[in-house]
Amino acid sequence: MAMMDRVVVFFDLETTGLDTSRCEILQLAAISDDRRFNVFISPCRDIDEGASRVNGFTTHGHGSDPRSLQLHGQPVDAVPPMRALADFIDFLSSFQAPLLLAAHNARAFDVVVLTRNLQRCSLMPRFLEVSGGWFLDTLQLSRELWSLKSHKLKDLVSHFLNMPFNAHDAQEDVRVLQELYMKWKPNQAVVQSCTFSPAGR
DNA sequence: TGCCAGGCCCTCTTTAGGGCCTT
Repeated sequence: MAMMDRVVVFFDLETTGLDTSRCEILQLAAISDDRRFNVFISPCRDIDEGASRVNGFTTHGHGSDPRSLQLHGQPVDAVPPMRALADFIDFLSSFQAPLLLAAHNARAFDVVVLTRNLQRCSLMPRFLEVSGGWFLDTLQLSRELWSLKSHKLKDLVSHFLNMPFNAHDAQEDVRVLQELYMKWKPNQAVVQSCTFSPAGR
């Protein structure tokens, strides 16, 4: 599987918390070159206090009804998970090329949450058909490439890039992740070693 | 009721524990 021939799509999730077996997606952003995707999602559960603190999302509503979503106190246009994930799949299908989906800590967090939420919406088959289901973990990649004390996205940005950065805004996170990748110029072997497929799980 | 993550990596390791990283 030649990963270097693939179009790399960087993506990031903001969620209701860190528990990958329960959390819901609040924001899904992606970027590949100049092509961008972003969507906000109405969750059906409360946002953990710690998550609200770092990502700025709050909800209004209760019970099992979808909540209205606010970002830093301002209402955002949020859609149901099914609609958001279907739109993401449409975005991916527009590339009409083999893809490699990259995220920071993808293996332990983003891919686990994304695939669980896709499965819940019965969208996993279509997602795999469109995306190919290959993922790159940029946290693992950073650890393979560089000997650094911290491989947090925020610290990588301040170490490698001289650009302003709003951590925990998914659109900002994917933008800097792409910038880091372009700066690093990783070779095929190391990219391959940090690539995985959760299909069949 | 009360609880509340978990995969990966490192090492004072493998009969384990702790820190990193994601929200």
